[in-house]
Amino acid sequence: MAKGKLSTPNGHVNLRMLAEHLELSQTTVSLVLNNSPSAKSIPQETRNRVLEAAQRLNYRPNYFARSLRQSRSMSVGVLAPDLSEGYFTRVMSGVVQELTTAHYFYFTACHDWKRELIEQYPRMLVERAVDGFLLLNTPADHIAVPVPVVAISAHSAVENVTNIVLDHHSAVEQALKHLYALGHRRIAFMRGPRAIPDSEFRWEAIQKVAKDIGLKLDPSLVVRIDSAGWSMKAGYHPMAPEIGHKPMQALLEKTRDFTAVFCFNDIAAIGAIRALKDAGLSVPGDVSVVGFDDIQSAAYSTPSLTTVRQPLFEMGKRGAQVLLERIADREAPYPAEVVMAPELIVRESTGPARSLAKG
Amino acid sequence: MAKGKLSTPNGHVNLRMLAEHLELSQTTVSLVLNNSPSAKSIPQETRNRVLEAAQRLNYRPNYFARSLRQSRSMSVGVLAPDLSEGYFTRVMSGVVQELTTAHYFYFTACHDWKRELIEQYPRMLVERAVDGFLLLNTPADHIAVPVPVVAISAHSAVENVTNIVLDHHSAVEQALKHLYALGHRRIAFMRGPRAIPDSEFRWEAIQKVAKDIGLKLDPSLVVRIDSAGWSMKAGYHPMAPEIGHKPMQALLEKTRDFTAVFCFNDIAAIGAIRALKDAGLSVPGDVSVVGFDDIQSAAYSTPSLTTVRQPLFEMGKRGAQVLLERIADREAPYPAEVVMAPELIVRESTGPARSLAKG
DNA sequence: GCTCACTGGAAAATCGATATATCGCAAGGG
DNA sequence: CCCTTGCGATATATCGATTTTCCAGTGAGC
Repeated sequence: MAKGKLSTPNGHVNLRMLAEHLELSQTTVSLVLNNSPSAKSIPQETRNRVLEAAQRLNYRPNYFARSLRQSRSMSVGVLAPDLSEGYFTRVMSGVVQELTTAHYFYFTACHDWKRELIEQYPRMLVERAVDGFLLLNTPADHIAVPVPVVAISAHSAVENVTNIVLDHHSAVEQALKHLYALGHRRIAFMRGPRAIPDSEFRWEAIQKVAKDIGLKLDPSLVVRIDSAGWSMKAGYHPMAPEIGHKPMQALLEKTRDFTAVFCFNDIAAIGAIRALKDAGLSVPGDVSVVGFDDIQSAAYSTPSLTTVRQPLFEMGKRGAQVLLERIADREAPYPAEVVMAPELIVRESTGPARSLAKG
Repeated sequence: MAKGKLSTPNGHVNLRMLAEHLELSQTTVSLVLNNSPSAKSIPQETRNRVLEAAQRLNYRPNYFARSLRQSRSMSVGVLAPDLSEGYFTRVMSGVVQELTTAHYFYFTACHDWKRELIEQYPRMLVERAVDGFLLLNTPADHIAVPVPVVAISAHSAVENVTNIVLDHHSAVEQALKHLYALGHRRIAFMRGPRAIPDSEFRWEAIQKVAKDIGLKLDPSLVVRIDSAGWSMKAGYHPMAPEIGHKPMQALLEKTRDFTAVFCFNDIAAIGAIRALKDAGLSVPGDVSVVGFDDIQSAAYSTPSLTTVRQPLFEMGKRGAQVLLERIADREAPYPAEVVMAPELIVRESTGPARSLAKG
């Protein structure tokens, strides 16, 4: 029997103690436990002794010591605007699935659209030695970090960043063709807040698709969600549908000369429906409404919402996959963009266009 | 000028390089940078030189080296069933506020009510050397870890665990007195799933309060939310309100001899309202409905929901506070329980009791 | 007889910071 | 004259793993 005690004051067994107990060197024990290639020459019997003792003494390698040596933390930073259920939660369930199988954990940081936080958090997480970053719905432009970055729904053509994006053209095409086929010609649009990367991108797709299918865009039928309203955390704020209610109200004060509205997201769409009802209009009788995202409430609001489903789970999963690959081989080439396919979910909020009095 | 280069292959400046550049020892530099008490004797001029150089060379202490030495990670593990917006998000916004000011980050782990994950995650996070645990809505019974634990809404009388709980007696009292005052005498109850710690505790409070105010509990008016339904992630699953819909449907098949129902949470209440409507009953005309939590949708469903608001933000904040205190001084005494006050939010889903035909 | 490769393993360097013990010198107290 | 205290630091040990270098013995090939 060897000399040392079998546990530290903390009750932990470390490599030195394990080695002393086995009367082997730390090197040997380490090589065996890591099943290192340079341990070919160690006979099976010794290996078994080591493995058995490690098991029996419940040896756990010290995370810091190991990470210090290997300079990697087995964790990534996730940067998101908030912890909303509509977006964050669903993307993350895909992300977590990938991370977990790779024995990775993640730090979450919510920047709440505050400039200084968007720049500060990455720095803080780099100091914590995260191996990479996952950006959710967050512009990657001013994020300079020495580790791989994957941005989901960011559209930032930035060096070092892989973008996982929705095929907005296809998304918009499905939605507009659906409305067009129902006879809608005068369609209102509720654009997203400026802060959100998707907003501009989606709008460009709308313009392009409209031209392609021969739909005229009337500027007077375009309203925009207020960034201010958005930034008060759509998530927990009880006024959330407000973000769609107000713009729709504003539009209705100017004109009722439209038969459908395409909203930036489902929350806004639910707010818009409320505003339409308040104004005495029926959905979809008078106005059809199309949302975006397919959040949980989309199926359960009244009327249930026709919406473009983003494959958020898959986007998260794919994003994490790419990130892990990039971490594993920092030199290998990697995609700058991965495009995912959306799907139109038709429910009750869209129907045939009513005939419209001119004006 | 000293000899060494000014940055590692990684582009990082470390303590040795900083010391060489300053022609001082690593010890001195470290003492100054940490403003350590045992550095009293270092003159201001030297301090300034060190501070200035650290700033200029953008020195960042290596997280692993520091943590290895101090054996603390400046991060905590958060264990929750899911990332639901109703509960998780709101508690976390309080938690994050506290953690951030203390320069702490957190790992999230969702166990999805799976036994093995509830036991596995704590182990994995202990290996990552988290300094403490925050349990959200998760039983603390089988969690044996060598670090402080704070459980929010767990009611586990377990050594080493501080419980942050709602004052269920007060919550139930407010809800039942409200219904009682409106004339309700035959009140149905929808109990929570067995897995959730709050369920049993709340039910006990209901029994006690009912006796106190002279309300008879009729066992035939008590239904229970199915654990199975719950476990399929109330959060992202589009069938969420189903969890309240089914039990209510079952109840209605047996009897309509009640004028109010008190649901375990708002999601269930929304489902219950849907079931009541489906059965041709009006809310609150025929049946009043009270929820629990005050989630976002509570204010926006139709009719808007009368519900008991849990101060989730404050519970998270307080929980994190206690955890950080316990981490800072592992020996100091700490509370085993902190009780928070609920508030009844009266909205449209409750009204005067209808008179009831016997039977 | 000499190099070569392989076996089975150990010693020592390394990662980068923090903690502890120490040092030479001068002034002050008893 | 001896002992302590303060000053302005420094050398060295330590945290616990991984990684590189080295080594003695042995059998094979030239």
